[in-house]
Amino acid sequence: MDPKPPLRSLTGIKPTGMPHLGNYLGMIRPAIQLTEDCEAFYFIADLHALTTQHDRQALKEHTIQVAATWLALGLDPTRTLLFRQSDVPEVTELCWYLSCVTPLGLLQRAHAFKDAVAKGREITSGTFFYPVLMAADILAYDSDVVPVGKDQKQHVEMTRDMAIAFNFHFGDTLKVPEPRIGEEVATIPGLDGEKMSKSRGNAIPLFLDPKSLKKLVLSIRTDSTPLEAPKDPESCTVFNLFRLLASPEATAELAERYRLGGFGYGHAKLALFDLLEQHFAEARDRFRRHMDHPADVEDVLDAGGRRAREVAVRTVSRVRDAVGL
RNA sequence: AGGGGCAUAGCUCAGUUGGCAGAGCAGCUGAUUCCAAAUCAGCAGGUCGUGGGUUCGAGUCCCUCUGCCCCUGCCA
Repeated sequence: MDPKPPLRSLTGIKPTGMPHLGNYLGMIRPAIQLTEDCEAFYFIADLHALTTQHDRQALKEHTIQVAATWLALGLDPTRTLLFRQSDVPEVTELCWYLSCVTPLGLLQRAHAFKDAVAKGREITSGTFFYPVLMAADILAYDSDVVPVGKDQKQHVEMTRDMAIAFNFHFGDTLKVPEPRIGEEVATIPGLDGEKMSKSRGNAIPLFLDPKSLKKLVLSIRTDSTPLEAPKDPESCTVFNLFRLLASPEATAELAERYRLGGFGYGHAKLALFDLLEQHFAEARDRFRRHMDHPADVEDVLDAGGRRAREVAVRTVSRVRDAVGL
């Protein structure tokens, strides 16, 4: 056994409502996997959500839904901290200290900001400051690694810039984190074959009731190859979703049926539906139980928040001392 | 900084002299299909950017604020 303490990894999860299959395969499953050998801090980024979410009821509901989802999918809150970003006010304090060593130009170069400007979106100061708050999240917990998709890599690099700038001005105080870019997960196709995303409206939500789920799976777009004809599995969305969850054996078997012909897309869809049920039915029951007892979920978040805050308080007191407060 | 234009359904836009808020596309339901698509039938969809004012009555007229676009100026 390695005597070194486990690395601390940190991830923020935006509370955008019930997560979908693409979220699960792309982020949730690998993140839960990571808790096996890392000390994981996973927070629900409610402060970040506030840049776009101005519906208080929706924010509350989404927060509980996201927490319930992670718990249902196997996150163990006794060994992984699951908490609300907003339960650690030290983060916003640290955000200020960081902003005072962050050049304006650094924020102006942020991809997300430039993209919003280019698209003519209404943009608030909070959106502009997003990367500083994110840096504060990462640095407040002395995170070692930050598992992110490549779209988030720039934010982690900005965090490093801010930490290095702070350390230059005030002495070695903040731990400079490493981005850990997850190995390229194949893009998850949605109902229409395009990349699955909530905004495209082509997502398959996790924990949908069986009847709705079946209907949704049957609506996956397929070509008009007739029932009898052989079909190419590689170009079929149904097959590509199936293989992401199925064993290699089951995948090979399904591919074979495609190539033989006489096997329709409708049949393939039912196979995918069965696979989804097999995979998520139990988690769905757990999710439902959590949603029926939101107070218990709140307790988990509260407890996680207290433990996370202890860490952040120590960091911020170190930072206050460093800047001369 | 000054002048002008724009803001209406998820999207693109109509909306007459101030008089019951509309269309196309997207969406949803059904028929059809192994399933989907296409087609057909049906349904739903709105703080008319914000806040005030005039009026019996405001999407429409007046003022405020916010955001976007254009022109001019200023700074470099």
